Parts: sequence; C-alpha cells; structure tokens
Amino acid sequence: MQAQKDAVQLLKNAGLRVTPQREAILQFLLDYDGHATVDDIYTSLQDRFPSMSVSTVYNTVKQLSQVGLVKEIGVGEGASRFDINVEPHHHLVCTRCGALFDFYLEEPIRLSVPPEAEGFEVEDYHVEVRGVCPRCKKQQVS
Amino acid sequence: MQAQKDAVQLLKNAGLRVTPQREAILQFLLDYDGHATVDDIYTSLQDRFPSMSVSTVYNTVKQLSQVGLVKEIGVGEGASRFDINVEPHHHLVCTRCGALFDFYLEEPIRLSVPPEAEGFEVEDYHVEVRGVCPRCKKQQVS
DNA sequence: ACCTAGATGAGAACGATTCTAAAGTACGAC
DNA sequence: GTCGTACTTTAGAATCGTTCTCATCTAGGT
Repeated sequence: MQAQKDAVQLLKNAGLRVTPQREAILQFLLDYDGHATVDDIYTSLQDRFPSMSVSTVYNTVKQLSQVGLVKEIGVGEGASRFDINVEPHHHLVCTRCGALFDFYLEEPIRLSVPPEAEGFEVEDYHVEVRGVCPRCKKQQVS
Repeated sequence: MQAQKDAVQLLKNAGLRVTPQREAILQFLLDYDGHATVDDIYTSLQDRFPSMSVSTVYNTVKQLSQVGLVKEIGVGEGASRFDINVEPHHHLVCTRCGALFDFYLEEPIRLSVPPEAEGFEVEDYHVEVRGVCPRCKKQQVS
C-alpha cells in the first residue's frame, strides 16, 4: 500500500481532489516503465474502472501536467505520450517502430535567435532525435 | 515566368510527374514566406483550382517531402507545417500565438545515448524551443 | 449529514489526416 | 500525333486523437 499512498499524497500536495480514477491514473503512470498514451492508460484501467470515460483520462493527464506531476510529450506521429519523468530531458524516436527513449544533453544548447524573433523569451526546449533503434536495425533487410 | 519554370524543373529533377496542381503547390511554397499548413495551401489555391481536393494537397506535400524538396515540421498543437527551407534548422514556437521562427544552432548537440538505446542510429534531429514571441510579450497583461 | 464546487461519464462534435474507388491525365512508346 | 498505361486527381467517407456538452455524481469542507 506504500505506492498507493504515494499517488494520493502527490495529488493532495498538488491541490487536486483525490478521486479513485485520478489515483489509479497517476499510480499507473508511476508504475509504468515508459511513455504511456491516453489509450494505454484507458485500456489498462478498463478492468478496474469499466465505466471510466476517455474524457476522464484526458482531463486527468492534462491536470497532472498542469501541476507538473507528469510531462506531455508529443513527438512524431500519433497520440501524445505522458511521462512521469518531469526532469528536463529529450527523446530518441525510432522512425521505424515508434519506440521512444529518454536521453540527456551533455550540455545545454546554444542558439542564435534571428532578428525577426529578437526578444523571444525562451521557456523551455525539447530535442527530438529521429533514427533507427537497435532492435529495428537488427531486423533490417538491408 | 522564371519562377514558374523553377517549380517545373524541380519536379522533373526529382522524378515526379508534372501536374498543374503539383506545380502550383510547389510554387506556392517557394513563394510563401513562412511555414504553410495544408489548409493555407488549399485555401490559397482555391481560386485557381476550384475543384482541387485536400487529398491532392496532402499527397503532394508528402511526395515533395519524400524527395527532399520540402520539410515537414510538426511542432506544438495543430496541423503540420511545410517548409521550403530544407537545410537543417530548428524552430522557436510561441506558446501564446503559435508563431514559428527558424533558428540555427551555434554548434551541433552532443547527446549521451542511454544503455537501452545503445546502437541507436541517428538520422537527424530537431530542436523545438517554446516561449513567448516579442509581439505577444508586448501585449502581455503582466 | 449537508452543500457545492468540482469531477465523471456517455456520446456527440471536431480538426487533421488517410483511405477508397472511380474518372482523368502525363508522358513514354510507337 | 495517337495510344496505352501507370500514375493522379477528385469527392466523400472513414479514421484517429482530442475536446466539448451536459446531466449526474461525489469529495471534502462546514
């Protein structure tokens, strides 16, 4: 019950109401090893919450990301993914199978802002590296 | 007629059939100052091609990007944008108004690939910097 | 126990994109 | 120049991810 307590506590600390659905969704993300989509969450919780609506999942992950408990990552094609790792980090995306890996930059980027964007106030940035993951490289019919 | 010749020539060189629609779409992108969406292209060419279908625009931009004549950029929310600038470059996105600016890195990124992704073959990468553009900063009710 | 702001659920609605199938056309071969 | 065929276009349906609506429900303070 330790892990379950954590989800409840995190919600409370964030000032969010604790509902069974939220608790389950946050707990799912805490336990999930990877980057879950809304559909991953929704289908995985079907057993426990047969009547939960997709809207609830969308609402919840949106709120969780607003309070900084999860991070939304929208890379490549298809659905957004949600990451319990909220430290600034970046992603490798496999262009063959869509697999996603975290990575960190050895040093922050240095950018030269063009004249038209003079005064642009940087909030954060994200690097999306595209390529072929090791597994797909093996299966390659090169 | 110089510009028009260019589009035709580019298509031929790329090994694509030259149709009036393709020529117009490529020409539109060559002339367009910025990052056009499919809808920008579609609505702008309504006058000249009243019966052109959105599918044609999608098909065409997909082919143009396959042969490297344009680059698809999918940043932030909403529709993909298409860029005639195919040099490697990156983007500033305004989180308020969605405005998009090109920028270049002063030096390439250095990344440390995590163990799970050992052997990942990098094809290319794209940096998306989020923040507030100068125009929105002025209008801010801070 | 009660009230009420906020959360949930079902399904409709939406925007971007892809698919389908039928009709049309570019362009190489003759 | 004409012909044939593989490729294109078109219109609209279909799909996918996401948001919206609104009636019902509930968490949590009083």
